[in-house]
Amino acid sequence: MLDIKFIRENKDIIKEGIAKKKSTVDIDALLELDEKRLAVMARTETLRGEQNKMNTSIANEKDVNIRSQMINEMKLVKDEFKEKEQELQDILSEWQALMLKIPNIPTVDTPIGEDDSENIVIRDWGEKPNFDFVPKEHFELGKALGIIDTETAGEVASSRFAYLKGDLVLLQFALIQMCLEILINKEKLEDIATKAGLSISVVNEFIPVIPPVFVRPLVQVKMARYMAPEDHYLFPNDDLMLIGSAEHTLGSMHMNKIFEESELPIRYAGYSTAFRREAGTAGKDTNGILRQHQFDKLEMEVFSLPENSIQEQNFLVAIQEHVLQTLKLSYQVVSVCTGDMGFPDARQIDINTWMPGQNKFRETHSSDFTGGFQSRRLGTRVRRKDGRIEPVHMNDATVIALGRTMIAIMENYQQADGTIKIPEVLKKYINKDFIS
RNA sequence: GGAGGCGUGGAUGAGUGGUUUAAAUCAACGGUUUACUAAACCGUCGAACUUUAAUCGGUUCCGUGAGUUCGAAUCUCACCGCCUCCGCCA
Repeated sequence: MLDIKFIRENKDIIKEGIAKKKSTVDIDALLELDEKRLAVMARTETLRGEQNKMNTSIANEKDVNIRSQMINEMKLVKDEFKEKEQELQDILSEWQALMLKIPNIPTVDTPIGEDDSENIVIRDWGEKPNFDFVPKEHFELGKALGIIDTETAGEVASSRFAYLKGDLVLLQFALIQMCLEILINKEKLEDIATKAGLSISVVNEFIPVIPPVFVRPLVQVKMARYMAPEDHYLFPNDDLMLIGSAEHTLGSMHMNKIFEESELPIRYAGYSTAFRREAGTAGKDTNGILRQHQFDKLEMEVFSLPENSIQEQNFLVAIQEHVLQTLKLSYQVVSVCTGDMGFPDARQIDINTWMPGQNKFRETHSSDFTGGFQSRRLGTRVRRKDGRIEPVHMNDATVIALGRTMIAIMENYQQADGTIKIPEVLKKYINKDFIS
């Protein structure tokens, strides 16, 4: 949600931003409604004020006749008050519905474009491996090695589920452990920031969190992540839904909380399973584990001061790159264009990792800078040193999406005989050289 | 699942229909004193919306929502959360 005062004062910028995000909220209608809101609110408050004054007089009046006459008079005021209050409520619910529909406005450095074809690669890293054989896709490798079974999962659950087995499971836990060790290591983090040329003054390390995988729909609305019911697994009997990312229950951890300036930044590393219905992607990426209803992911969530938040996003991207570099996986960093970015995002950067089996870069990481957009809805604020209170800025970003990163490892590290070499850095967690 | 209890500002906690405009204490912040720290003393000290150049002011908020009333932190109902006991359980 944006600040209504900001919308009032920057009408044209907002309109432009909304158009770039391919949204169609009528800002003029909203502003007209807002004027009505203020007028009715003023009248309601005046009536309430009259009532409050009279209440004291009634309380102090000893004469029973005068007193009952006063009460009768106030009955009339009460009637008008109720009427105005109802009117205000109707306006407010319409007003709020409109406010929630306005997407976040892209930053000036966000490329303008219609869809993912206009995203811009801002840098790349690493060498694509050379094979003297035709590299296979992960699902072929996985099936042959007996470490991915989508057929049984299809029968037991449904499509887009899988049994991960054997060494692939060891690989997943190794990756989690490797990443957590980076995120809780202050020196390592400082090192990453320095190498990326970032002046992150105080590096608070990440606090590991295992968050709930269920969330109230109401909270999900505040996170600006509940756009359409068909996108989510809903449990109406319990008024709950499954999260699509640890972001949803990490970002909402501090609803209605005011931080002191000195407490920030606060950084979390949340590990959870993510659940996606994948409505509308029928027929897309149906093989293997690239696009699943259920996958595990380590996610970063950072609450920071507004003036540091862009830098903070750059830091998160630097961490993502560090993880991929450690695994020696080739990738490109992509600045996501206005038409392709998420609803609450002001700036989105994705990382696509090389998948030789598919002969393509595929998205493995995403980082969302949402500024004060989510925090304004959530009521997560900061009290500045001068006493001013404002929404904190929020960033969320993937550390590692296990499924997709394991695909990249399988395909990049595959051997002619169909076995998979274990990356050097993971050997201390998995006591072998090959998955075979 | 059964029984009971409780939700008041950053924390503790008073308040059971009208001088409550939410007491008091602690914490926090500013100052005086001090070589420094502490103590003591003085002062400030919730949030949202609105008005204003800014102050002043106005309205709302006592878990959330609805209701009763001229008037609700206080009464009624529903919901949410927490705690205790019993049952079940990784």
